[in-house]
Formats: sequence, structure tokens, C-alpha cells
Amino acid sequence: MRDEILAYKRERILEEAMKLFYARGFTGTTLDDIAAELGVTKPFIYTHFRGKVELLAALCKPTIEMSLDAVATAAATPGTATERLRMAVEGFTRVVLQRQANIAIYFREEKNLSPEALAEINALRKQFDRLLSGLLAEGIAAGEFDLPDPSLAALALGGMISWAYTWHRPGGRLSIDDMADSMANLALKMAGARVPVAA
Amino acid sequence: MRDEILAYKRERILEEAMKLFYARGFTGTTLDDIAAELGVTKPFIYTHFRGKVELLAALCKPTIEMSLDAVATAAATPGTATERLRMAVEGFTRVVLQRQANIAIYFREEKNLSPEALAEINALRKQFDRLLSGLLAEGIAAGEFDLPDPSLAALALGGMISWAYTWHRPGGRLSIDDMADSMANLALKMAGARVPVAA
DNA sequence: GGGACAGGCTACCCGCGGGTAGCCTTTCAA
DNA sequence: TTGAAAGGCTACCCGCGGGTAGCCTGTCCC
Repeated sequence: MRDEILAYKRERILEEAMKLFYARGFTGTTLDDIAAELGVTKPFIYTHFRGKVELLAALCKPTIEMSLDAVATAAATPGTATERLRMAVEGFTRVVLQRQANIAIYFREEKNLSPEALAEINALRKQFDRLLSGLLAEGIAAGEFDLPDPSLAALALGGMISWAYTWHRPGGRLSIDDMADSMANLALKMAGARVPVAA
Repeated sequence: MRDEILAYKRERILEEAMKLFYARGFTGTTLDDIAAELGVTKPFIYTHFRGKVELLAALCKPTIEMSLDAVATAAATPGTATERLRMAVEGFTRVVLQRQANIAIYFREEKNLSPEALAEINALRKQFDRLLSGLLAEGIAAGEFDLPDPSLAALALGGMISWAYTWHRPGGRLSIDDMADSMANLALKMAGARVPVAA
């Protein structure tokens, strides 16, 4: 129970930090701002985190892990490359949109991460690209996809989806599920998959 | 001649600012850093720019204008939608890769722009999206493309290309021209264009 | 009732860096 | 040779904000 309360406090700090970093940027947000938003004072934050940059890492890393998980799970699921690519794209799109602020913070504030945190995250991203590119290569080998350069296509695909953090507005015309479906259709068409559902 | 030297000095300042902002981030770079790199002192910069944020705007705005121009020129060129889309994608890809640092700085440091500069740039981006989406819609109307949602596809396309600023390495496996060509092929396939050149 | 501890706050330090005032040097014209 | 202007530098200011030392208060157990 003590631990649960501790964990809850951590979560609340991260939540407000996320909102403020998203709205004003990392350097545009002070620890006093975050504390004020929580109705506490700056030293309170220091009882839960080593400092400002640790907040940043705590916001970024789990989100990158979730992105990797989405693709890794899809790649490891039984099924055709087409089915798995759809699953990967849908899953990743959901992560990007559900954790839009974290994704935005990560890409904007990468330079402010500690070297250690950055290295860890870069390793995750490398895996992400490899998995996606491998999935495309499997599809080509199986005759399902038609792509001359799966590595490049993986980067293009990753960009197409990641980019949604810049323009998606929650509560807009398309729901997250709509977006995931549309992105998957576009991705399959780009891959040259047979029998694409109307994109 | 006086004016030319003045313009040259401005350019040199911007050049070093670009390199440093790109490498260390906007807040991670001091005016003293930039001055040192140029072999001058901080007040020198102030004889050419109002302050640090003006440097930022001077780096971002022309690059966004070039992006818009690339698409606007392509859209206004005579030809089929397929031809014009290829031209637009190739042109935009070239801008992104040739001005990679500026693009990166813009997307990362958007929050540090003055409200006025931000508003101007946002207006340009809106035009960009409208032009691209309009071009896709024309292609659909002409029966050249097969896309259920041209607005969404325009955003996806824009993302796919913009994203290259995060991973392209000059001197890498693919030249800028290779990249422009490949991106255009992927874009046309995504649009469902008939007779796509092997992407 | 009292001791002790946890948890948070008040109050502060201090370096960094954007921005500026005013001087010095070089150059050129008369 | 001198006056003056342009151009850049030295030296400084000062607010902001990350980080910390030490106190205070409420709570729980004896």
C-alpha cells in the first residue's frame, strides 16, 4: 500500500510533466511549473526523481518500448506477412496516437536526454526498424509484397505513421481505430500486397 | 558591395547557427558558441539579428517556403496527376534532404519560435497540405488514383517524406536523387497509380 | 504524553547565458 | 595630420531556474 501510493505519486508527476513538456517544450517548462500544477513544491519532485532529465527519460523510454512491442508482437504472431504487417501497422499507429504527447516529446527533446537513456532508446529503435524491414523482406520472399528496397520502405512506413503525432487531433474526424485501419490499408498498398482492402 | 558583405556575414552566422542548433539543439547552443565558431564575439551577432529567436526563424522559414514551392510548382505544371505527384514528391524529398538540418531544427524547435513566425509558417504548412491533398483529389477524379481519403493520404505522404530528416545520412547508400526517385515510386504505389514504375 | 520518523516545505545558492553600454581601433577623406 | 564614423570588442548586468540544506509538522507507536 505504501508502495502503491509512491507509485501513484510518481505517475501523477509524470502525467503533469508530460502535459507541460508537450505544451511548452522541455526547456520551456520549469520544475516549479510542474510542482505548481500538482499543488506541491519543487523538492517534492526530487524525492521521486533524480532531476529534470530523468523525468524526460521516464516519459520517453516506455513509449518507445510500447512501439517496439507492437511490432514485435505482430511479427511473432502466426500468419501471412500481409496479416502480420497489417497487425504491426495497426498496433504501432495505436501507440503513436494513444501516447501522442510522449512520442512528440521524445522526437522533439531527444537532444536533452542523458547519453545513457539515449543509447538505450536508440537500441530499441534499431530493433524496431530491423523487425519492420524483416517483415517486409519476408513478404517479398513469400511473393506477397512487391518492394525493391525493404529497408527503405520500412523507414518510409515508420515515418508515415510516426508523423501522425504532428497532426492528429483527439476527437477529430477519425478515431484512433479508423486511423489504424486506414494506415494499415495505405501500408499494404505501398507494399504492393495483393487483395488490399479498399484503402 | 557593402551590402554584399553584410549579406555574407548574415549567411555565415546562419550557417554556424544551423550546424550548432542541429547538433546540440536550440537551448543547448549559446550565442557565445556560435560567435566562437565564427571567430567573433556575441555583440557581432546582435548587429545582424535582433536576438536568438530571430536566428531560429531565419533558419526555418525559408526552408518551409522551399518545401511549399516544390509542391506548388509541381501542382501548377501541366501534365497528368500522376506526373505531377511524382514531381511534387521528388521535389519535396530533395528539399528535405538538401536542407535536412533546417527541417530537423524546425520540427524540433517549433515551440521556441516567436508567435508571429510560427503563425506565418503554419500558414505555409496549411497551404502545403491543401495543395498535396488537392493533387491527390484531382488524380482520383481523373481515375488515375485509388484513395478513399485524399486528406489523410496527403498527411501520410507528407510524413513519409518529412521523416527522412531523422534517418538520412549524407554520403550513405542512397544519393538524394535515388531517394527522390524511390520516394516517388512508393508514393505512386500508395496512391494506387496505374503503371507504377517498379518501386 | 512524548519520542521519533517520514514527508514535505521554506528559503536559499549559484552558474549560466541572453542581452547591453560604452570604449577602442581602424580606415578613409579632407 | 586630423576628424569622424563604422565596426567590433571588453566588460558587465541580471533574471531565471535547477538543485539543495535544513526546518517544521503531523502521525503513529510506546
